Order: sequence, then structure tokens, then C-alpha cells
Amino acid sequence: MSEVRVTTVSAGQRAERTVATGTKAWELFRDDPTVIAARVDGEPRDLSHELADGAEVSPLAIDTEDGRAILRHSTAHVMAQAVQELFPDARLGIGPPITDGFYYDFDVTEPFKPEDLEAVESRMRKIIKEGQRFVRREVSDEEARRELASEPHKLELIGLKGAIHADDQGEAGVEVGAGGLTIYDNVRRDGSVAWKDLCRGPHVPTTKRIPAFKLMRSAAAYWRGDEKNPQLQRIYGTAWESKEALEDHLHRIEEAERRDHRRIGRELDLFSFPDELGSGLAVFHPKGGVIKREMEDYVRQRHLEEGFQYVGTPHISKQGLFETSGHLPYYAETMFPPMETEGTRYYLKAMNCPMHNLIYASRGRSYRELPLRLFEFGSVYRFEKSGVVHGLTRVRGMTMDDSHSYVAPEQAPAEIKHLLDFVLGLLKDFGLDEFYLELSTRDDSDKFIGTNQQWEEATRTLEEVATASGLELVPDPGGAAFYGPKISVQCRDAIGRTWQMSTIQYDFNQPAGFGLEYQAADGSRQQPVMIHSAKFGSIERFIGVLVEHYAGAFPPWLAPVQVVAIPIAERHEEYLDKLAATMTERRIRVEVDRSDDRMQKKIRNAQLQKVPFMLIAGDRDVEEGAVSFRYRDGRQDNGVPGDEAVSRILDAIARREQV
RNA sequence: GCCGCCUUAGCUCAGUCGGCAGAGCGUCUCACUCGUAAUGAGAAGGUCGUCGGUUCGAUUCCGACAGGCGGCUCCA
Repeated sequence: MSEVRVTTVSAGQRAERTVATGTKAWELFRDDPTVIAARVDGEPRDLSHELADGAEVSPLAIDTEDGRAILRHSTAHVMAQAVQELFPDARLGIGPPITDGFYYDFDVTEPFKPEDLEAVESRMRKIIKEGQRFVRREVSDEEARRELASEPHKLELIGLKGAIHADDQGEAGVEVGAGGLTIYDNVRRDGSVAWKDLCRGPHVPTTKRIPAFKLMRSAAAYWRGDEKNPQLQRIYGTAWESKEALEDHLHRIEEAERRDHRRIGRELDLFSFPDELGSGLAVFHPKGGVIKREMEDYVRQRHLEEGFQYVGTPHISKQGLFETSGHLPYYAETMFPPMETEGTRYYLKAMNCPMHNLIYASRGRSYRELPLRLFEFGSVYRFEKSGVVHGLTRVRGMTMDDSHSYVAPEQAPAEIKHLLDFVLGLLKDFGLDEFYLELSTRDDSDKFIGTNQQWEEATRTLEEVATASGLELVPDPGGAAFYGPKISVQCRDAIGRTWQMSTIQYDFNQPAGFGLEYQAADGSRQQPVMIHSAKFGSIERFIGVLVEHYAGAFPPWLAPVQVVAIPIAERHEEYLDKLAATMTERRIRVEVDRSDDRMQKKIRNAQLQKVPFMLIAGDRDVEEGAVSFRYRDGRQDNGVPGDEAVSRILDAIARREQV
């Protein structure tokens, strides 16, 4: 009997082994029930993969990122099988694993109803119970076409095979790799084939190895992600290595729902979206107004400290301005329709840059003035499609903390670094301290203006500064604005979700369009580069993100009500009124709860309103000139003298710390 | 914009197989004056999203529109 030599790599341990020819990967890991696949020479493989001489093999456990992807992909197959058993006319789209789950697209005449999902789920449980094996086999294009003759979308994928990149994980690449085609059969215990799918694999060995899953929802999705294609019906599901892991996942979803800024915004009386105004148009209530004003005051102050000059511009302009800026041909669709009066067409502005350009151009500029930094809270209006409007994070009317730095080309790198440092510092001041950067560049579509050389130079400049920051840098080809590339700062919030916040864009086009220039030291006329930057993107969106980040429990400096004073009985109100008056003088936002609720109820109300500090006073406190100092988290110090309570509060506000 | 679902009191939601609309919380009033997350009683509050259609009669059935939710596409 011949033998092959393999190297196993497990938990960092390398071991040389000699095994019989024909040995399968599972035989190396039979002691470990968590292993559902193997990595062979770097590639994920089925456990039934036959090992070749010299192979390097490591186990792939179900509770790793790669392992879960395999589990989820396998669960997607089980779902598709269940759907086709229940709905024989359903044709298959694609079914890849995604973050936290999987989906499969189906071409069906009737969209799935909630009851349908329940039926599919119970059919899946039956399939899982049967312990069907996933069996891989290689097929020629011809064989694949013959076997999948009834699956038009699969046939289309086979035809596209050459065009699909092998590492295209999230999309069609999961179905057809760049190499030969493979089909996975789901084989019953009696050897009959229950179902099959065109698939690159790998998969778990049998359906029994799917410990926990749940179907989440159904929705329509365009075939191959293109709006021009017909829509398929997509079912989303999730699958985990254990019931506990699934439960944890469902709890995380609940936690995210609990933090939803739309819900908290209503509960804490921060803002609303009156129907009378229209979709995507927010009003800030007094408490939301406090947060907004504190943010704006601080951000305005920081801009001044960083060398920006505060300016102001109107909300509408004649059409010509947006022709000069070059926006109109690209964004007319996303701008509100124009209004016309006395033969002149006006547009609500969707961006502030053209107006800042006019300020720059209002008189001759010298190189000595550069960098010239203009900043304002500029309100813009964008006609977002009805289906995309979402709370404060995607609105139709927003205020951007927008700045434009006009620099000589050689000053651009230093200014970009200046902006990036400024932005990161500002975000940290607001409690966001985990970031990565995204570099959005042009692709070969024709929506971008300017020469290749200009784009290359601008992109290189941004990339150098981004790289020097030491932050992770993720490429985003094709994501640039039409006039130039950008860096965006992505923030991770308290529960790990990422949000695009700040942007820094390099623009060589608008200065040309507006004929901007400055007189250089040698007397010549030169064209400046402008660098667009929004620190929060929009005030609205940033407030939405902060609400979710803090789950409504804002740090004291931002909290709408910083202190609630709670008298134990009516006779203690006067004492607290006096204390509150001294706090109001120090600009502390304090309220005395004079309602006829009992003290316990008042504490409950203040807790629910996420008020950072509660000062409670009864007979003992009045006698001692003290208060019981209660924090939002339930901590409490009794007998704190009134003036010490005030200074504790002032200190926490001044430090901008969370309590 | 596309697909599906949804819209009943300030909020969260019951309900009406087509025949005068319900709860809890909140609000208001009264009593209670209380030591760390809900004191008790009473009252007010709804053109059942809007406009049309079917019907003796529509909150309920049908349609359009508006708004919302979940996705898709998009996001300067």
C-alpha cells in the first residue's frame, strides 16, 4: 500500500505525518467534533477531500469565521432544497454566506409570505434530521448545462464563468469559481440524491452538522444586483455553531433595536419627523436641540481654533451656479426640482462648495492667504429616493459641518494631514475612538472628470497621508465623487457597527470650473486645489449615530437634562430649588421634579430619561445641607454637601467624560 | 425608484367574519407626603392616515395617494 506525506497545522503546531494514499482530510481530525472542513494548502476543502502528497492541512472549526461561512453556505443549500420541495416552480438564483448569516434568491411567481417561511423552516429541520451528505463532484460545462437545464439563472452563471473573479466571495463567485465547475449533491442515507446545486463549496459533511439556524425575513433583490434586472425573492437566514451562539446573535439584534435612534429619539423627546413636513425632514425638539446646539458650539469653536473662518451662505441659488460647479449634469436627479420665478430658475442647494467658491472668488487672492479655510453649518437638500430615507441617518434636508480649504498644490498633503488629525480628534471628543479609513477612487466609468494624471496625483496624495496615519485603509474603487478622490473615516460604535462619518475630498476640478486663482510669489497667476471636508457628514446623521452609540445615555456635557433634583416629600422642594438655582447660574441643565409622584417613581423617570445625575434630598439632607448623589448606573454617595455635588457635576461636564 | 408588509388615543398595541371603538402607559383632577426603578381613585382623550369606490350602512372590502417598516438599487 502506497503512502503520502502530509503536514498538519493545528493550533500553531506543525506535525509531519505519513498516511495511506487515499486518506481523506476527516481522518486526520476525527477526534475533534468541532471540525467541519479543512484548509488544504491554504484552500478550504471538504472533509472528504483526498490528501495529496506534500499537502499542508489544517482543521477548520465550526466556531471560526471561515467555519461559520461554510456552515451558513451549507444551510443556504438546505433552505434552497426545502423551498424547491415546497415550491417546485421556484427557480434558483444564488445563495452565498454573508456577515452573520446567508441568503438564497429564488425566482417565484408569488413572493413568500411569513407562513411560507415557517413552512420552509420546518422542512429544513426535517432535511437536517435526515442527515443528508454533501457530496462534491466535478463536472464539465456541458454536463453542468445538461443537469441544470431547468435552472436558467444557473445557466447564465455558467456562461459568465470566465468573467467572475475567483475570490468574489459575496456574489456569484460562490457558485462558480474560476476553475472547473462542481456540483454538490445532497445524498440521502439510502444513496438517492435528494437535491443538487452548482457550487464551489466546501460544505459541512452532512446536514446533521447544522446545529442552529433561523430564517429571518424575505425581501426582493435584483438579479445580480442590477436595478435593470428583474427582482428575485430573497430569503435571509442565520446559522450558528450552537443554540447558544444563535441566541446570542438574536440578543445582539434585540440590543441594536433597543438602541435604534428613531425609537430613543421619541422616548427621550429629542426629535420627530412630522408627516406634514414630508419624508426625511426632521424637527428637533427642545431636548434634541440641546444636543444639537452643544455639538455645533463645540465644533464651531474647534474649527476656529484650527484656522477656519466661519461663513454663511443661502439655501438656494440660480441654476447657473450648479452648471459652473459641474454638479447639475450628475445630480439633477437627486436635487429637488427647480422653482422658477421671473424667468429665472432656482435650485435648493444640495452642496455648499459652489457657494464657498464664490466667497473665494469675491476678490483677488494672494498666496500669502493660503491655506484659506472656509467653514459653515450649511443646510442642503437632497431628493433621496423614497425607499432609502431612514431616520436621521438618511434624510432629505440636512446640515453639513462643511469646510473647504483652498491651498497651493504643494500645500495639499500638509492640509489633508491637518484635516485628518483634526477630524479624528473631534470624533474622539464625542466618544468615538475606533476608526478605519476608506480610500474612494475612480474606476473606468465615464462619470469622472479630469485627466488621468490629475487623478493619479490626487489619489497618491490622499493615500500617502492615509497610510501615514497608521489606520487601516480599505480601498473603494469607483466610490469617488465625480470631481476627485476622497478619504472617508469609518467609525465603529459601541456595539461594533460601522458608520461612514467624515470625508476629505481632493478637488482639482471645481477651481478650474470657477476660474479660481491666486497670485504666487513670482507674480504669476496660479490655480488652487480645494479640499472638501465634512467632519460629521451631517449634524442629523451624527446625532443619530451618537444616540445609538450611547443608547441615549449621553455624557453629561451633551445630556439634554444633566441633573434631576428629587425631593423626597414636598417640604424638601424649596431646599432643592435653591440648590438648583445655584446650578442654573453655573449653566448646569437642572430640573427639580415637583410632580406629586413618589420618590421611587421620580427616580425611575429620571433613569428612563437617562439623566446622568440625580440629587435626592429628604429631612436628613436638608438638615446637613447635603444631598444623596445618585449616578445613572445606580451608584450613590449619601451625605454629599451641596457645593461638592455642584463641583462634581461641573467637573464631569468640563472634562466631557462619560459617567 | 423596485418588491413585500404596515398605518386604530400622545406612546405601545388589542378589536370589529361590514352594524355607535378597547387596554396599559402617558396627560389632567383629587387623596396620599412617602428614603433609592411604577401609591390609589376618578376624568378627559379617536372623522380607526387621506381621498375615492362598492354597500341600506365602511375603521373593516376594493383602488389611488401619503407616511412608516424590512430588504434591493442608490448615497456628491
